[in-house]
Amino acid sequence: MPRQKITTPEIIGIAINVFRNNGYHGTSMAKLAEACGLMKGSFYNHFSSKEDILLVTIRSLNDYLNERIFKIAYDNALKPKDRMKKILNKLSNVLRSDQGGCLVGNMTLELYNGHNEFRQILEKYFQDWLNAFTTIFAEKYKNKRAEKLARLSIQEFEGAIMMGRIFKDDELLSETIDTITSRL
Amino acid sequence: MPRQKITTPEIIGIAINVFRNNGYHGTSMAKLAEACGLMKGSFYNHFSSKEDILLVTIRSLNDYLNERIFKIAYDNALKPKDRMKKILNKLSNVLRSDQGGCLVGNMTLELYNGHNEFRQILEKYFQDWLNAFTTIFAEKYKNKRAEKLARLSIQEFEGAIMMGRIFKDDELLSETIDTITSRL
DNA sequence: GTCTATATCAAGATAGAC
DNA sequence: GTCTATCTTGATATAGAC
Repeated sequence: MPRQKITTPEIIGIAINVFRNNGYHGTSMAKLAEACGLMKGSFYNHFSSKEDILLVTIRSLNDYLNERIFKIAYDNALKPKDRMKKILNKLSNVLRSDQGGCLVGNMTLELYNGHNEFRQILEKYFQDWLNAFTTIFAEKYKNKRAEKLARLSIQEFEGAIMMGRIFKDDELLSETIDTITSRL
Repeated sequence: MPRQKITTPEIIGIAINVFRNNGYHGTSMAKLAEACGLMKGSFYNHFSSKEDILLVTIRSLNDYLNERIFKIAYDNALKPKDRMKKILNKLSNVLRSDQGGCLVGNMTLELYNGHNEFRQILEKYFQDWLNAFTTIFAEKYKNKRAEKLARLSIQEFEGAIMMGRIFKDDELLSETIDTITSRL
């Protein structure tokens, strides 16, 4: 019996990048397998289907962001502005358009009419993000206003990734980070 | 010989909606054909390939926006704020997320690694949009600042469409229109 | 757990009748 | 210009050996 070449969590880490660079339909099992150094048949020992891979991958990304990044929004040891700055810088490392951008943003546009299970996890992702930003803005603004600024800031961030992709320019993201933090 | 069921421009009008609702890979020739009331084989009398359909469709949308909407940015008879308001309202009618959102935004994320001809027309689309907004903002702000605000406003608009799609809420777009016009 | 087949199906595209 | 029928390819997924 051959030894294990790659673990499931390692596959997930690679799959995130393949999916966000090529889209869901643009990613074939063969392409995924090649990126992992496996034959495509071997994949079904780790996942039940291609759809399953994407779901597990998005959930994993959602968990990562919550535990490593959005969590900072609730850290009272830091000033609101510093919390926001820290979050945005970490996000820009993870979601830079030269790395394929935001997997969830991409999937939102590609799989809008797709499976319900997708919508559910995509919506949760944005909701967690909104909650984090709203919490920070709420320290300086009234609730309604804080919610509005949180929404607007995420729109700007996702828009920056999209336009950065077109113009091959990640400077946009830096500009947007300044714009958002200047509100605090 | 059977009479013509549908003209090429009519097909393009339908294809815009099919593509932006289902994405490029999610749109099959069969789906396109059904939406047009044709058999999929009949399509090759109007276009040479599926890729060709998307290219023609995006070019057609680009022309439409330039002639009918972005043109308003250069109408000196109107005040800058009114020009912007008019453009944004027209754009929101055309790009509402409940209609599938912005075809070009969707394609940008799905076809990033794709054919070069795509990138070219997608980039032109955003450039025309940027030029229009920059022209308007330049009447109140210095050049650099006007460019920056134009970029930011488009980011916000595309982001609003994306989030509106997730939360099934086009109220976001109205809010964003207010945010953008308030800068003038 | 990974591999080499292979089954199955859907997609883009073409040919030729009308 | 549209149709029916068909070709060809590439994709997801499965079966069984190692």
